[in-house]
Amino acid sequence: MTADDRQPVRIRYAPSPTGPQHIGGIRSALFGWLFARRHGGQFILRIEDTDQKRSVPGSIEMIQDAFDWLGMDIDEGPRQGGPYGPYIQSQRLELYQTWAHWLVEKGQAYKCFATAEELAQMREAGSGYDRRYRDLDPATAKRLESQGQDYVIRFKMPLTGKTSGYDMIRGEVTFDNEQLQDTVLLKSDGFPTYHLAHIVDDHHMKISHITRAVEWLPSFPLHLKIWEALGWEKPHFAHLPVLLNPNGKGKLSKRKERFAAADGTSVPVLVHEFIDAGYLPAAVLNFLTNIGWNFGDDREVFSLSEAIERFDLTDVNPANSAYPIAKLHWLNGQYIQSADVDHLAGLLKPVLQSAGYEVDDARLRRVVPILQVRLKTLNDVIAMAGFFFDEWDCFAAPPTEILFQKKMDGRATKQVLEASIPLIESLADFGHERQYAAFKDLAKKIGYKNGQVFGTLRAAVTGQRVSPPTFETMEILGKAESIRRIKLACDSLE
RNA sequence: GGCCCCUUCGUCUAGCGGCCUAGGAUGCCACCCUUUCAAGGUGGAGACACGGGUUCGAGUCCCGUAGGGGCUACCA
Repeated sequence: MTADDRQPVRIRYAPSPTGPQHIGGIRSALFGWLFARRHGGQFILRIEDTDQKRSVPGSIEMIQDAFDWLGMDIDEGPRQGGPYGPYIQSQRLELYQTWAHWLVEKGQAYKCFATAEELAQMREAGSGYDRRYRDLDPATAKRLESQGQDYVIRFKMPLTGKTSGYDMIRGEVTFDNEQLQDTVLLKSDGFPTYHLAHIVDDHHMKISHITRAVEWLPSFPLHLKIWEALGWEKPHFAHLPVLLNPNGKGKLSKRKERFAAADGTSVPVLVHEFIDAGYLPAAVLNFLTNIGWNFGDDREVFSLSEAIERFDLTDVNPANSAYPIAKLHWLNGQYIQSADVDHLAGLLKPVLQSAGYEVDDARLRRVVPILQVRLKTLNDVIAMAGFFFDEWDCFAAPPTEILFQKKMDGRATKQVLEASIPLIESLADFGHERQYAAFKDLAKKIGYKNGQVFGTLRAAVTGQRVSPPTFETMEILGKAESIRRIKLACDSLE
């Protein structure tokens, strides 16, 4: 099915403002967003804050910031405004109340005066709400109301028959009406429940396709009946599969923050955690798009705009997926590898700075190319190349366990280092290729393997066993600094 | 418990009755390249949950079983 029968395509992401933006919500939003963009439609952000108890101040900003970081532009919402606002449900209360009472007048819903105690008793009895106020005579209802008795408005669900609806991802889905309860539409505090609010809003905001997580599938028939009772034309529906924990057990959305997987890897779940971990937005988007949907042509790496050209909700895999976090690590490396040097330098700079380094732009620009192929996340730059940005004056000779290479002791190490100094001094051209050739000759001359000589130099000059290529590194450090460090190492061996 | 959804390599997936001796990716292993680590190259192990049908023919359609996920609130 295409959206051609419903123009324009209007999709909304409708989170509750309960805290930082979770990656699971982004995945659902992304599929809707891709669909909207594919069809030249609009993407709307609507805040569903009808549960006051759960609302967390600042959530809206966090949600918007997350979309900004990812580059998923929003056409209408609390920040951007739009012709169908306000886009925050708590500012639309009268609308829901009006329609709830309209349904009561039409006999499609009713006031229920059950107290919390009554409800608790019924719950203990095990069968849920028993519809005891469904057929209350109007006189009694009026009396209770005039006595100031609190009530909710419940939907009159058909007691028999079946309801089926079409889901774009799974096709026809059928339910027995008797399974459904007389769900609350309007709470006693005057706030609507999700069931009423989203329908009223989706209708008034002219939403063409309702895209939402699969946990809404059980209430799909209820919603269909409410749409019918309201007499409104129904949108299309797509119930999106959800992300499961990496081991495939349990919903990922239950994790409220970063956690350690069974193999010890750290698993981010909040958008700001992806930022903190040094992932690139393009990689995260590519990663998410590859779960439950695939680009085709056996391609795993593709841009957002390429995905937009091909995406269709009907192609989404209906099965939930374990969260393949290891793939993000790889994908992020791919994106870093192919990133533009200046762009990457711009991303690396704040990472270095927040780790306490003073960053010289020119030096960073020289370091990035030799780093690019070995970074998986932006944060890897600290361990791999932080030494470039340390105070050089503070550089100290590394301990012997780093300095000594295979089958080498202090004497051998010293021999190599001492031989290196005059060699470096003699090089008019200090480019890494020239160094490579010169040190290869040196190794041969003094009877050591290339790896031993090169490794010794690496350790002496970087203080690390793992680093960017030795000669490229020395080239950037410069002749004088390289020699100074080698001498330092040499002296430490006396 | 009841209802609904789902089920291809460890994981993400391709597959919409014959193109499948099941393809790609990741992860893992080996080898090559090699100044470490990567990257890159080559190769390897690795799956149609099970049982019945339907059909000339089933990973692909149907039923059942098992397993997984979800819903069952005056939460969304």
